[in-house]
Amino acid sequence: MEPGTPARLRATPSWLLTQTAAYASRLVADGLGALDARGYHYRLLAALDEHGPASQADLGRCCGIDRSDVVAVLNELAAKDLVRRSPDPTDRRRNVVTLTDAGRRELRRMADALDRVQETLLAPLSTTERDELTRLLTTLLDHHAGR
Amino acid sequence: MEPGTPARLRATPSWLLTQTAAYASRLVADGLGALDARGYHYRLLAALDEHGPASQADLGRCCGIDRSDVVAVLNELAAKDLVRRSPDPTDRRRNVVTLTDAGRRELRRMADALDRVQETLLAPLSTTERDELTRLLTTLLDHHAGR
DNA sequence: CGGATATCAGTGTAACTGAAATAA
DNA sequence: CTTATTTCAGTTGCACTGATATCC
Repeated sequence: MEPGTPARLRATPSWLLTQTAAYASRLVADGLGALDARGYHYRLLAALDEHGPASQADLGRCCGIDRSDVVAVLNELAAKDLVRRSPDPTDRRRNVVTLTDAGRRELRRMADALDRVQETLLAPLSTTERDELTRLLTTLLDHHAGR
Repeated sequence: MEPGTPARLRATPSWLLTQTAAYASRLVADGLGALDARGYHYRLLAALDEHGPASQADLGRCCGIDRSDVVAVLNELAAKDLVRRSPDPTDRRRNVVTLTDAGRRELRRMADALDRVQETLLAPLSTTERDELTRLLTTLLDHHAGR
């Protein structure tokens, strides 16, 4: 009468990954939603802060965001004056996207919110386990992204 | 000039989780897509095979699928005669969902496809590492689902 | 009545596809 | 001519919300 998740699902790594990722996404959405932002916004702001001004195509590639979605999210960020879009004088196809001071401040708020999310997400794991999980996932990601 | 993922993203577990889950989902979609199925179809068939006939509400609860999506996916499964829906004589609100022989055969094909997916997904990890990853993800999942 | 069931219609995020205009 | 960039329009899978009719 009581449900109980099928054992073959609980033993399937791809299922465990997508399920835990679903919880992680919900926590991230909650944390960033309070700042009226989503994961895409944080990724783009973080890339700009770390690499400096960049074209939209480069931003999309380094953040793993589709070129098409970069456009839409940048529209939203520019509407809030968190980034500025200006034509690249050396290549007139491109826009150079720059982080504003307001964008840097907002990025810091988002980073704080995400730190709290990581803590909630990883609560049941020890420090050693958190490091091990990070290592294993990084190995998987490098293998599949680098190929 | 070359992109490079921002370091703060690569060090964020929630990002690692959602990214690897995205690769896993793509592999699952490819594997099941060849059988004209999706993850939801496999979950429901697996639950029926393991627990026997069940109501739609119970199926949704044990598979982590919303009651609303259960309806749609069951429609598709029933159209292919992989499951049968019949009214529950003891509770006329409910449908009893039963796995057909064709459903059992299709489930086996899906399970084979998913075994190959796990192998592709976990290729860069040793057996010990795969077990450790499974253990850590299970801990996270139990914590957040069981709460 | 309150609570559960099945169903339908719609929303939202993340990821993706195809096509167009423009310029290197 | 081919390639790359930006942009627009649309799609898909998964997760979820709200409302309704029905029934316990």
